[in-house]
Amino acid sequence: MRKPPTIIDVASQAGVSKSTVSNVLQHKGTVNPELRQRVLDAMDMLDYRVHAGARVMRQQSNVIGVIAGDLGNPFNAELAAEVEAQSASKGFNVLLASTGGVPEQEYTKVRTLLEHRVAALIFLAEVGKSAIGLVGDDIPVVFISGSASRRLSITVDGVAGTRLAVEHLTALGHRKIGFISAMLADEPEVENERYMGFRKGMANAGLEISPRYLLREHGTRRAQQATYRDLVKAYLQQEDRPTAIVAALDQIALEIMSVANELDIRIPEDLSLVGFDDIAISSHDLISLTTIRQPLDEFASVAIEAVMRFKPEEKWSKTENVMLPPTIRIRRTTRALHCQEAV
Amino acid sequence: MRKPPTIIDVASQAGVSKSTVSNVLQHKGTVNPELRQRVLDAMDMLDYRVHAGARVMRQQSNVIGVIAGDLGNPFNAELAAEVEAQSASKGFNVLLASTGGVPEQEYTKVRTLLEHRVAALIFLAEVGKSAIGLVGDDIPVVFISGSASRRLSITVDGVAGTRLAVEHLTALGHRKIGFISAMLADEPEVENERYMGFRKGMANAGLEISPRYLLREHGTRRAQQATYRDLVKAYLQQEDRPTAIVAALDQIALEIMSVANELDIRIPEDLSLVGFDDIAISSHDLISLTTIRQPLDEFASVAIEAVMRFKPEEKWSKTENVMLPPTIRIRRTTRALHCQEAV
DNA sequence: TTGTATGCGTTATCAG
DNA sequence: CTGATAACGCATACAA
Repeated sequence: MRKPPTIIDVASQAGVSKSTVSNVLQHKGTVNPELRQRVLDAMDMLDYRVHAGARVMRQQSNVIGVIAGDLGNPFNAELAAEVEAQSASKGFNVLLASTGGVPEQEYTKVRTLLEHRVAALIFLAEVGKSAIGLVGDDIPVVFISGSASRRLSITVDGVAGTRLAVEHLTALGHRKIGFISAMLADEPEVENERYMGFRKGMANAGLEISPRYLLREHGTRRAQQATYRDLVKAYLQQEDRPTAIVAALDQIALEIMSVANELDIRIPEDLSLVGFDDIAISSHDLISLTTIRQPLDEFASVAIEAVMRFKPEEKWSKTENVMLPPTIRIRRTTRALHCQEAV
Repeated sequence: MRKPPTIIDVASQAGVSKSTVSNVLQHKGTVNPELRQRVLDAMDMLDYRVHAGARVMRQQSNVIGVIAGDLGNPFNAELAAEVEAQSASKGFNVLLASTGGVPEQEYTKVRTLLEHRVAALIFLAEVGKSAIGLVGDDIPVVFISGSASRRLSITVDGVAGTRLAVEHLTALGHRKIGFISAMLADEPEVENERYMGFRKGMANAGLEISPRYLLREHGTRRAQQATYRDLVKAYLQQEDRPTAIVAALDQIALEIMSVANELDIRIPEDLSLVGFDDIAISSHDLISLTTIRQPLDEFASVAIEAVMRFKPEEKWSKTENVMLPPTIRIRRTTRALHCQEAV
């Protein structure tokens, strides 16, 4: 009695063979209703539970492996939550591995997930580049908000996003608009895309981009907090500073708000600010950041659907990119220019 | 060649029997080093990976099931991240299920985890009460920041926590101190504990508790956002309002800050505020909330250790409560009373 | 030290 | 429609 009951126990309890029990489990319609009920009752009596490990030896798993970076990062956590929820609603379970932001962990985490013979692998955000070599092309692999060649990537249209931001600002009368993307050095493609959108938006509005209004950080490794904050501070302290800033990330925008606060620069009275991501805290009253929303729910649903559509025969290793349109959330960090000056 | 290689493939590739391969896998020291190396090489060549599902049938799983509420809640996400990280460092993987805050989901989620024959179950925060009946006493079950009878619960000492908060405030000269705990109605024990600490702190300081300074919500279901906000607003608008408030939750403190902002009540100039939890955003410059920290890292390490210490023989179903001491994080939402008045 | 036989809980196949 | 039996990949006990 110590060990959990098996279908054999159920079978003998119900007075049928274990095959019949299995057929009931598989929802085969071929079972005599009366027997079926007897089996169901027996299961109930014995507190029977399927042994997922044994099942996976004969069938495909219903577990999806998800690899996330640091879950302390709200964007990652919210994305993971969304994926988990949608997987569950489709009958999948989620085996979640978090690298904690340590790239060296990726290799180990992917390997473990593979050992569990997960039905699919979903990489969240920046994770996955290094370890992708481990996984063959017999299970579907999806990148959400990140990309890899020969795989399906689901991303937001970053170009459209920052262009949206610029359009919003120009519509408010701003002409001196800056762009800050430091902190995104880890993901050069993302940074570049968002910068491109900024340029396009400015060009469309017939505005010039002043190099002094640009704060990008490329190439070298991520700057230390202190240094980074100093960069922002210097940026905000320059004379003739922009009247509005597009930040490439909500977290950057938060940092800018913090520095502005320290420098007694009021937002939005003295400076308008737009972020990118729409993490949960951005909508908090105390922050109320105007930002570009990433459609997390669509990310998740597209990913799950792709996973479900996967046919092992077709091997599927083409580079594919689903790009979803961003939307703008207008809140209280942006204000019309003449109102700014009037204040 | 379509299907992943097994130990048999490895064995024939290395020219040994599959037992030898198994022994290598089990790190048995009884294998000839030279053969061992051959086996290792063969595994490498074939890209061999252990089949976790097959292994579970003969050994205990190395997967820990974690059930969390809404991962959009930063406290839950941070806790989950911590548990994941520490599990990984001890060689466990985490199968994460999230109820999304929907109690009805608990039953399903627990069941699924049990089907996977997880080595242990860890419930995070408020989750688990309803579904605990499903799980027997053959695997260890731990509640982190929540509790259940006949189980191990790991919590912070809430009484000590709010008392710490009161002591901090009285040391700053505050005498009119309020307590707000609405929003915690879901977890009456937690609410009650924190209120008790508040009372003790006040009593120790020889201060009276004015009923007008209390905003608790018990019994009925959680109030709607609007109503709740209105309550806080009314509270803050009363004449002779407290000079300091202890909030039972960082999220409540954030709401209070938001309302105060709307009412032009400055924090900390006009009002000091202490939270509870120390969620990540609380340390952000723009918030900088003085708060009581919950030791998430210790929660996780105690939980994992308990899981590892578990011996199936002893069945272990005693009610046990590990209570960890809270610490106070003093930031910028609290200020000495005379400074307040001076401003 | 290595090889062989057997069991784990389930599903798939095929005979009745 | 049901039941007997053979996989599945791995671990273990025991024999060589």
